[in-house]
Amino acid sequence: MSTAAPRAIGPLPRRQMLADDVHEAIKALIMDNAIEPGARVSIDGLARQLGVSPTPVREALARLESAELVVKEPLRGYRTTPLLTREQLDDLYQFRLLIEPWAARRAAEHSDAEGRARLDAEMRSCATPADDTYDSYKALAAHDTRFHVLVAELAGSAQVRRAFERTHCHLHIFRLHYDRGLGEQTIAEHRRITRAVLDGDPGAAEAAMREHLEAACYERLRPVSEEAGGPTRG
Amino acid sequence: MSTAAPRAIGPLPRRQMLADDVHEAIKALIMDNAIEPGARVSIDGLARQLGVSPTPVREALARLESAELVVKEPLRGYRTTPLLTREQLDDLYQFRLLIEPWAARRAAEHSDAEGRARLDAEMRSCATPADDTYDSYKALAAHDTRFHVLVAELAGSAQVRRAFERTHCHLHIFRLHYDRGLGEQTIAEHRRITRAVLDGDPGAAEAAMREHLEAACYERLRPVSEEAGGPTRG
DNA sequence: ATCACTCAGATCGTGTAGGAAATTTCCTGT
DNA sequence: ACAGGAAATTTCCTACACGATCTGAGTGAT
Repeated sequence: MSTAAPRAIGPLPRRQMLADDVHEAIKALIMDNAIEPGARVSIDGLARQLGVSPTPVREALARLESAELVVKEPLRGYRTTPLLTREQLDDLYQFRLLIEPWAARRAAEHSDAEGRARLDAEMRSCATPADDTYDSYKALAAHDTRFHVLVAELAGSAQVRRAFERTHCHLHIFRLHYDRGLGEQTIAEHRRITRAVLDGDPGAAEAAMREHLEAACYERLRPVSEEAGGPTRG
Repeated sequence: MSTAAPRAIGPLPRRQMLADDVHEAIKALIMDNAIEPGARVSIDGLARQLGVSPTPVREALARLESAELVVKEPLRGYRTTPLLTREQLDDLYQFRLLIEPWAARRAAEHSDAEGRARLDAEMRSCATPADDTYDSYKALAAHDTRFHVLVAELAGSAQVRRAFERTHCHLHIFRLHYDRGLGEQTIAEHRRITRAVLDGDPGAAEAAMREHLEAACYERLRPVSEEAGGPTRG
């Protein structure tokens, strides 16, 4: 490999479209719960609010519809996706338990040095949130998203990565109840998964991920299910 | 090109919204390989062909972009998604092996009478294709899609069902090589899975699905690997 | 003579403005 | 209080203007 082959350097970020900015703006509105779940999203209203014409808003909403962040009712307009029911949240975590422990195992088995360095850097750069503010929780949610995406990437499966991203699970968790004061526990569990991946211990990585998801599931399903007093994990 | 008729591909049977019809029309064009993989898809061109203005075409393409049937290059237009590489096809089948055997097991365990009746009806209504024509293969692919979606539905997991649908695996398989003359084998394997589900035998259902996917994977990966005419590293 | 660069014209994507059709809301009459 | 209907709002599509990109020929340099 002496001569430098014309390898794809990578597409330089050429985003200068208004529709992209509108898309990001509306996505941010939904992610921040500035629009209530199930609320109507007016095309003209958004256009006026953002100071653009309806066309780019329409294009952005069409993309968000395929991403299942909004739903369209013909001739009636768009609505944000409603809150998840208890069954849907259960189904979501069942799906995560199906693909993510597998991804953690694969990450421990097959990830390269560069990927492990990125995972290590992510864990080093995230501080445990001290306070219980809105911004603090948002930072934790952002770290959580990056962490799980990173594990999927290290597993080397683009399909698993996309499947995880398309669940938008953090949006749904966030909307159901932002903040349960479990930031430290989450970080600790992430550290355990990271250690297993960096040590190249597939079994430990898979188990740690499964327990991480089960803990989050049981923690978060509790308020959705009734106040049925049951023994909660410590 | 002499016979390039830029006139209407077909009169759109108008539902409620024009954009929906345009969306279905473009989707059909891609699914039928009427547009080559990686080929440019002109907004104005499609609008002229379908006899509508560019706006609904743009909305349809925006939705297809989120579904990953087309990709957008800003200020340059849309292209259909390119052919899958060997690694991507491998990854796709790895993903299917992760979720579909699990779905088959769950279908055998938890499906109700109505769902099993639907599965039975699907298998009864599909005849083994006698000829090797294009239409015959399309009918087989349509049955295959319905069958796998049905198994995911019987498993009771909307997440798995959506994850499967969003892979568009039949489109990719179809584009890589439509028809390998394995219709009978496919149907036979579907019958075996169906029997296990109807009998309520989770282990047999899971195993049958896994073997079904592995058979398809090995059948279909072979021509791709041999295509380069030698061991290619890269 | 071959190659690289430049500069027109053509083509296409992007955004704006306006009008037709449908829905929702509110008001009126019984 | 309920049914019927009209105004207001909104969606949806068309038509047009602007800007960027692509294609090809022409010019100059090596």
